[in-house]
Amino acid sequence: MDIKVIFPDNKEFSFKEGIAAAKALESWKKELLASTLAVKINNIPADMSSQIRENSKIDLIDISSTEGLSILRHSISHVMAQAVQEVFPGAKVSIGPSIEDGFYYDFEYKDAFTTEDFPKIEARMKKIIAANYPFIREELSRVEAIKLFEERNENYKVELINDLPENVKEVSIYKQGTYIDLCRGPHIPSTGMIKAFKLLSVAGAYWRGNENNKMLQRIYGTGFADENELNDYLNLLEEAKKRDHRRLGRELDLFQVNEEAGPGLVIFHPKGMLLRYIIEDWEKKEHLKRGYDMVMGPQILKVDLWKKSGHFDHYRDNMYFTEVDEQVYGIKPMNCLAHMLIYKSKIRSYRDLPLRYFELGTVHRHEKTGVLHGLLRVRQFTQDDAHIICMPEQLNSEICAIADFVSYAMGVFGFEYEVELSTRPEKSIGSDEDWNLATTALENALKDNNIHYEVNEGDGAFYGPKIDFKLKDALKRKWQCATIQCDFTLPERFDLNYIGADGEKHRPVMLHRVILGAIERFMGVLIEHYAGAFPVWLSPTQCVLLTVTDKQIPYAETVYEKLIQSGIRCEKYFDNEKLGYKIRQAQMQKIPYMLVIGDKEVEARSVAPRTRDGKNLGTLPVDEFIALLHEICEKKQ
RNA sequence: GCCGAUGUAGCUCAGCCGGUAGAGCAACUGAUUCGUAAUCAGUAGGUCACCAGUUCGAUUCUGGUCAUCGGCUCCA
Repeated sequence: MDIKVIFPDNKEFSFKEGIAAAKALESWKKELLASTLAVKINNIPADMSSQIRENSKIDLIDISSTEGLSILRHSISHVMAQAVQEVFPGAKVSIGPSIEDGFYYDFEYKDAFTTEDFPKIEARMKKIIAANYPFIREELSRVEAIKLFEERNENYKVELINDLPENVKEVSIYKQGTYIDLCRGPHIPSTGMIKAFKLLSVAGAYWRGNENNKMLQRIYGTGFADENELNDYLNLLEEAKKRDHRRLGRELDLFQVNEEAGPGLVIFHPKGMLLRYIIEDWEKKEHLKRGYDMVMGPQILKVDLWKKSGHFDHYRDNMYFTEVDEQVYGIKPMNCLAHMLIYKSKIRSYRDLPLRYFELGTVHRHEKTGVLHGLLRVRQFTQDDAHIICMPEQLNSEICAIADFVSYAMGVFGFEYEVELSTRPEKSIGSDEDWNLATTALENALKDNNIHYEVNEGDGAFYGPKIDFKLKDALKRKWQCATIQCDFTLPERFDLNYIGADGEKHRPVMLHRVILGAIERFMGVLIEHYAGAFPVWLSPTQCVLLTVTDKQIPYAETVYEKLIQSGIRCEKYFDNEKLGYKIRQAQMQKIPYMLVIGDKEVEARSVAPRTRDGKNLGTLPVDEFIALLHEICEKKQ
């Protein structure tokens, strides 16, 4: 029987049923054969060798698409697995997908792999590529597949097959050379189509992501269309290292994390603290504009209160405790308790709600040693925390306002972010009605604000659903910053209530939210976002005065006074160095404006500003420069 | 917490098979008074992360601890 095949230009061909995609393509545009990695048959990705069994629309996948790149990388991971097994006999394979920017494969092997093994593995991979083995797909019944992988001693593959849903009767395997892998595919036609790859790092990874399972060895690598693109990517990684906030924190003298003081504890230097102050100052004003009340709770609270809130039962391992006058106190890991007590300090009417308590609250959490990371994961941090206590019917508008606040705040810094809505987990408390109400409220807020989001099924907190906003660092690692969480537990546990219009007591709902998240973490991603070159309004030093010679110092001092008095953050580079040297210093400190003062400027009672990107603004009277800077700051540039 | 790697001057890094350490930049001092990314010269700076062990002798070898880095798990 013949079938119809439609190609991307809508040209239609007739073929015998079962024709290979590659063969069909040959009839259409033979010259594309060499560059096509895979096809989509009726929108389903498939191998070039796959048979077309019905009337179909065919699309081509080549290296220029993310899909093509991902197929290529997945194929490279198979080649790597083959190479690893050949170089290290007895290594067992588990899973090896393509990921953003590359791929990995997890192995079990008696010895530890190190980066020193990479040249050996890479050399073997090159041989496999040179041999140009075709990737051959086969379909086996579950029983056959299990038998095959048992014979090959691949117990991880056997486990994967066993855990497939009942209704899956057949699995596919891919062979290249002597290597066989359980795999859904598709793959590129043959190993020879791999042009550029590199192994990058090795790390431990729990089998199936569960820390109770055995730890396997994961080798990360990447692959590209050609060597140039690979080199571009490797250069990008080098550039990313220069944006690392830990490096910039030292170079720009912002902060330190000192071994003597303790891991995960940040010490802010003057410039880092100034940056922090500017952010916090801005944020406080933004909160006041939005109807928040500023409050502040104590750093330690009696342990009984933590028992009442549930933290002692659910969060104890992450808490620090201390003893004062034979009383045990918990050092706060969250700010909510004091806010509960503020609410309870008097009888509340429905007319009082919503109440929005805002606190730049410093918390301590005992984070596991292996997770600490510069400013991004620390043990003491300050949240721009708020608890909003409202009536259930106010939930929607409150969440909307918060989502809007987050969008606004991220816009001010020019951040792009990813949003996740996390729904009810298996282990949770509360009624279905409450959960539905809260989840719908969160979802509506996202829709009303036109925020694109992914649903993270079952990943909510045990007490309520949440929206998480994630920012990326220089290496594209995601960090949770803003979050909005609904909480039915605390109002219950603290017996919060308000008097309704009906004169009866009612239970309010609580929202827990942060906008920037943790100030430390936010500053970390902020530093990497701007690569240390902060916009003028944030820059700890906005301008620097550079004298050409010692002669101009007296005049420069008067300029300095004037700038400082007008609220501009300014430094003096008056030391006995050449102008070029001072410019270089200011440039490396990423100071937005360098104000050159030579004889001409003294004469004209002016300054000669040079921007950090090398533009020369000519000669400006000091007042004009001050006005210019204030204008720029006003626009948050 | 787990896996792996790393830890030498403020920073970046040398230092072979065990004989107690160097470079560049930064710092300091002096000279130079200079117009848009590095002036010259000199000086100082290290319990080689820490603690044990082996050894006549350990920065080097062994073990442990701590910290950092890359991941995993967890999280703002």
